[in-house]
Amino acid sequence: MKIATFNINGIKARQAALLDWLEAAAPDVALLQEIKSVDGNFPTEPFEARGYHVATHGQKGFNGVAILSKRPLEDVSRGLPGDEADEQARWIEATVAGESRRVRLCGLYLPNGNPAPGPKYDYKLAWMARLKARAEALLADEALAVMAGDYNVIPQDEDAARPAAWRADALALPDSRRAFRSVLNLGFTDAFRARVQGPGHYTFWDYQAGAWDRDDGIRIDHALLTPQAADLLTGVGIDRDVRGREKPSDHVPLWIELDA
DNA sequence: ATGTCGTAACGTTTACGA
Repeated sequence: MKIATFNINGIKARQAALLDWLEAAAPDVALLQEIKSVDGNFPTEPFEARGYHVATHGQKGFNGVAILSKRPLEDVSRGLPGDEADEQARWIEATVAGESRRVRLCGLYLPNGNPAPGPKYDYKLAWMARLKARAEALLADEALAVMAGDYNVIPQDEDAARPAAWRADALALPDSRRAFRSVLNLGFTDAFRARVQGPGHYTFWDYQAGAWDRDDGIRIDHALLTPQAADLLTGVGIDRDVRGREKPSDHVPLWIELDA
């Protein structure tokens, strides 16, 4: 099962580029972030025409997540548990049957958190605490599960072309890294780092300052696997070339392959 | 290097979030 995550930065502006990538990469499942659309305005038809089932969890203007899947989406759940008052659409889950096993898929768009310190950073850390609680529940269930999306966390200095530039940023502050690490330390595997070591692997390049041309990127999109999922990992990749195409998102897809 | 996008709004431009 090929599972991809892609922060598309607006479905309205990215529909064509998304469809082009989808046809070429042909993932079984695509977890999308920043659809920036309410559910009713998400264009399901072109995706359904290409054989994908669609589940969205959107809101007006900002945020919003979605799942595309070639196989039916079962037991769809919207919203990250732990705060009924949280109105930001950043989490969606569904179960998809593979050839031999069923996989629980969690798509997430973790808060950016800037400026830090401040209320937005507080919200980020509170959201990460809720993420950890959901992660613990998945482990307790011994679930074959993937939590993938835009984590808005640069885990280590090697995950940035210019780490010094991010030192005071919410994406790299010690508390952000600590919270991310604490999820890994529960027993989750960073799928990309299980397969590829060393610097120079990025999933985001800012639109500003010619970041792409200078390869001034960061690795902030991640796929975290429960032990049951990590056992089945057979491959990972970053579709870097997508960033150089017409009207690109500032993120590119990250994908994993599970023998499920 | 105060650099770019995408979205919404009473919009022919500004505010916000990233």
